[in-house]
Amino acid sequence: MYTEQQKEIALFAKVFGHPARVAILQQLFKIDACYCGDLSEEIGLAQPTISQHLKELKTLGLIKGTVEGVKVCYCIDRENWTKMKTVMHQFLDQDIPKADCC
Amino acid sequence: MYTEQQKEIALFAKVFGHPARVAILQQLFKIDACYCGDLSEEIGLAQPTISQHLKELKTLGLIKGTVEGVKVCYCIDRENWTKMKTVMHQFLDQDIPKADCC
DNA sequence: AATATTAATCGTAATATTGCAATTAAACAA
DNA sequence: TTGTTTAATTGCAATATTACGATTAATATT
Repeated sequence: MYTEQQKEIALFAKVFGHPARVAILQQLFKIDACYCGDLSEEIGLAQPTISQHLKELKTLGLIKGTVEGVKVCYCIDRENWTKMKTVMHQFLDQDIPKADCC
Repeated sequence: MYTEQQKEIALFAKVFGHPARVAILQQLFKIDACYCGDLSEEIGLAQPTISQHLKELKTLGLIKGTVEGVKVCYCIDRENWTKMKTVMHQFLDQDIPKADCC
């Protein structure tokens, strides 16, 4: 039905398609690492909700979490983030036709 | 709850979060202009479904449609596509911390 | 005017997403 | 061991998305 590339682009885009996940990622970029509870406070969503969003980001490989005692430290997965960027840039930076056709 | 920027990123990403819309956009890039019916055949979804996806893309301003007799010609809105890219690049190209923290 | 062609809209069923309270699990502290 | 803290999981209600048949609207053709 769709090419693998189209499905991959859609999957990455979908995970960015909710402001809570955008906010989580921006926070991880900003402070480098963060605990689930801190994100819950910072963003203003209940802990299970944040946990769910973190899971989706982790499933796609964009973040990783390490158990630190009773907490879990989350951070951007640099390697996979870079790979994702390649895919998204390829899509976003397609050659635009020189002139509007209509 | 969320910043305007976060909401804007999420809105753009959301519209890319379905392979049908990715396919539509790639087709518009490829052939420069396309009729709704042609997209329906090319992509393999019913005409009302394509029409609905086109509407979402149009609402965000990423494409525009011009009535040509009994058909409607769709194409990428170059100006808005460029603006969208600025927003998305700002998000995707954030400085990644030098080292993994966990 | 009657017919044909194309796209938009409506209505609706199926599915997916989101958010959270309640609970469970895991690690630490006393 | 017993409690404490933090995060994951479960269950569920509310909402949103997706797809399409049927219909409508608009333009063109005969």
